[in-house]
Amino acid sequence: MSHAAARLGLPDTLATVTTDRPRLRFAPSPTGYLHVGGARTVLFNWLHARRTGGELILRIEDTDTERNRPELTENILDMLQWLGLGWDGEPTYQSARMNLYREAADRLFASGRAYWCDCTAEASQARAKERGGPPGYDGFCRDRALGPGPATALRFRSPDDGATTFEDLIRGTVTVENSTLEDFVLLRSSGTPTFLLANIVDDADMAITHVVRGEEHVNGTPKYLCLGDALGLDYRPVFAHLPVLVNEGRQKLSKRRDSVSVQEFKDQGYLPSAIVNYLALLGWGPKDGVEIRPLEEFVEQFRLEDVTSSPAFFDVKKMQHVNAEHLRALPLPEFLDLARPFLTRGAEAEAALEPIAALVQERVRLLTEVERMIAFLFDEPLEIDEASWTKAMVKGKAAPEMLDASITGLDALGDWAAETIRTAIEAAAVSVGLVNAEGHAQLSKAQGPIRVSTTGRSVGPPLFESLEALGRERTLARLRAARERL
RNA sequence: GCCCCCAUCGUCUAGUGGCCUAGGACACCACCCUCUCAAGGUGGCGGCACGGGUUCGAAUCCCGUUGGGGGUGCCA
Repeated sequence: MSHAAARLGLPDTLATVTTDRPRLRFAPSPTGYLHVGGARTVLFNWLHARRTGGELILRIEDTDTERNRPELTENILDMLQWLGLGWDGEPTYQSARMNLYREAADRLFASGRAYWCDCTAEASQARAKERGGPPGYDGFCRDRALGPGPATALRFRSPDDGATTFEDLIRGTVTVENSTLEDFVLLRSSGTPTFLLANIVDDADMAITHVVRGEEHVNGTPKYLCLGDALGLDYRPVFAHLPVLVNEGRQKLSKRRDSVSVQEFKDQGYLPSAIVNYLALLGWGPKDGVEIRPLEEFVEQFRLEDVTSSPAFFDVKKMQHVNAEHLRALPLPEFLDLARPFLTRGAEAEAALEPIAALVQERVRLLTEVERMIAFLFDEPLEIDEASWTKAMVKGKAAPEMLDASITGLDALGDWAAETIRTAIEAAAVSVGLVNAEGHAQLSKAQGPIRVSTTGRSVGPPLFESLEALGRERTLARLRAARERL
């Protein structure tokens, strides 16, 4: 199996059967942690590559040496791996290919398609404001015949007439008048290339067949294409511009405002499979309507051309639901393994979790919720939730009697097991008159005071199993302590 | 301002001219189940932005309006 095939986990036959298989790329820039928007972009690239037997290349766009934070590249790579969205071959770093972009820039200058400009951003903004026209660069230096220098940037001489059209798998045909394209910067005064230049040079050089990226790039596409033409590149990839992900204010998700880094969700106890599952549902949906499913099935069903074209709200509530579903579907040992890193008390918490793990598993939405659910089993003074206490002890019926009767009954128990505990508590309930019409114990009422006394809360895993795990000594001690407090 | 894109329940979506008195999921509400909470079950709430066309017939096609978003950086 080829190295590339191994990274994507593709069978060799699939990886080599066609000579002209699709080549896609994910091109993050290390200016921030990997966030859910980026993760969704990789996912759609990845799904299309996997389904079509294509390749997915990872390209780190680190040409802006000023803003670049190399340590973030590690996070991006880690998170991609953690999500299970691998790439083919070694990642490419644009910082290692600067010569390629400079050569392209030189060619553009030599052919008259680019010119040097010494306007500062402030100056061109001031001019725009003064003339009251549209913001943006006005072509001030177009014919000044400036040469390179410490404060000059190379700009592209955008075509003045004609129109640029491209086909988008998601949006159909998009046409833009070339006259609306401003003369954008190719080379910064520092000599480093900008996004558009590096982008087209690399996509063509790497023979990328499908450019799948966020909607925010739609407007840049005509510039990218004009640049390619000016470079004499006979290159036209297929485009697919994914709808942006938005927050509750319907604004594009931003790392600043919204806390949406993949790392953060990982730390909160989301499963990678759940994140990926949820993300696949944003801007796209399986034809059969089955939303909760493994990645492999998304590979089979996913079609780029079926992606929606309107922005999608990133709904944490729904992602939590998806996570809960994935958590419950886990084999118990696996659930324990995954929960372990979230247990801040180490061995003690592990020991506490073990006997009631299955009961906890079906009750948590996030792995971070596990510890709180078993906190009553820790060897330390019980923290009692006041609202729960009031509800069960003050407003609840016959709390003192119920506690007394349970203490007596449980103290006399031979076998300390969930079933015998249940029997004892039922008997206690009957003895204090907490019975239904048939004369059976009314456990829904009777369990309240006991639950709050022993676990500190009114909600939690089933009581009898919890008490079995708590043990006779601690159960009785807590029951007595609660009785005294009444 | 200019350019581009978008428009089905609160949210994510199904729907590609008749199968739609618009289907599913999340959220919410009620009931059932039940030792609490979850889970599960049943039901409910709730939508084709508006106006014109085209057509025997439009959520679906066309035009316009309105609304929203994205871009307009020596960020990507």
